[in-house]
Amino acid sequence: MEWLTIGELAERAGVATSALRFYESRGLIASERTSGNQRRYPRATLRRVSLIRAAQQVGLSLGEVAVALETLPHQGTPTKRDWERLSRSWRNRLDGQIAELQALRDELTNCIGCGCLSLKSCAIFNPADTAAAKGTGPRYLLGDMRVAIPAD
Amino acid sequence: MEWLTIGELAERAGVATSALRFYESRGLIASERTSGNQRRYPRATLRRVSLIRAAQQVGLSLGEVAVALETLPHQGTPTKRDWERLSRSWRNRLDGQIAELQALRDELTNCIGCGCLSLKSCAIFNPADTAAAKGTGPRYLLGDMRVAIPAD
DNA sequence: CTACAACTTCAAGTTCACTTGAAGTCAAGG
DNA sequence: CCTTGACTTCAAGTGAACTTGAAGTTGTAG
Repeated sequence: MEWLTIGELAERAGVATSALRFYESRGLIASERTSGNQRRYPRATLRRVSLIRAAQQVGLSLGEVAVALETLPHQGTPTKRDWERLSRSWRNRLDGQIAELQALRDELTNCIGCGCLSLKSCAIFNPADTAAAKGTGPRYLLGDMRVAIPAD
Repeated sequence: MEWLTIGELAERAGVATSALRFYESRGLIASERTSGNQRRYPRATLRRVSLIRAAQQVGLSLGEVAVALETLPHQGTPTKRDWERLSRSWRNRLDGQIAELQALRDELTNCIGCGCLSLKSCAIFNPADTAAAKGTGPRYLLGDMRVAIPAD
């Protein structure tokens, strides 16, 4: 098997060496050591790092990525089932995100059309005081959040 | 004009009072003070806070929001032109984001179909070593980033 | 053998968007 | 008048995802 130094892996994966050490400290990747204590990564780690970056693009935190990757072998090639499972779940997540952004965009588009100047009857006006009834504290949590532009 | 206390504004806008003070420290919103030094916000601030939250949803940082909002009056109603300009630019931004996520999803979908087990000829395989030629440092910056799953 | 780039660890620093805590002041009902 | 909850400031803390720096070691080309 061919081994990569941390510098080579960083170069090929397009991340900083410090990021790779950080990932390793988080258990996302693993390495062997030379007699002089330097890291050597199997080539499979290159794919693993790419998966990590892809997952981040999809909106996963490193913690979530760690959980997802725990089911994959650190060495060697993941099975077709492994890969299908991951890519399907990430695609679903993407679908959800896209839908959310589209909803937000549609609201904005609507608002441009309705000339929301006074904001009395706009689609993004309504949710406002509905929200006020839900109790104390931040009730627009990320992902749950809906835009509300209240009346003046 | 009716004035809101920070607690009332927080409740109606769905954010914490600490967040409102933070926004004020950043110049995103402004307040008058009572004789006893307590903040009083004009109702227009409610809309302003909602705009801030909406912009965050669209992916703007508070700094960017500040720039965008500088063109709006702190008091009173923004003009139709103000609002159109903002909502159009935010909608464009959303369109871009949606397009990016869709591209990523399509790559994933493709990959599920092609059974990327060996990752020798996959669509998300190719970009990998192209990237390696681009020089040192993180070259996949956010927004610029493309997924790459290199060969094993 | 020597120079020098690349590596090592560990602690601390960075940015963003807030939140929390301490210590104290104000406003409103009874 | 008194209590209580809402408010004030300011400093420090949080967490995510890394980066930077210091001080020292290893690997390799010449």
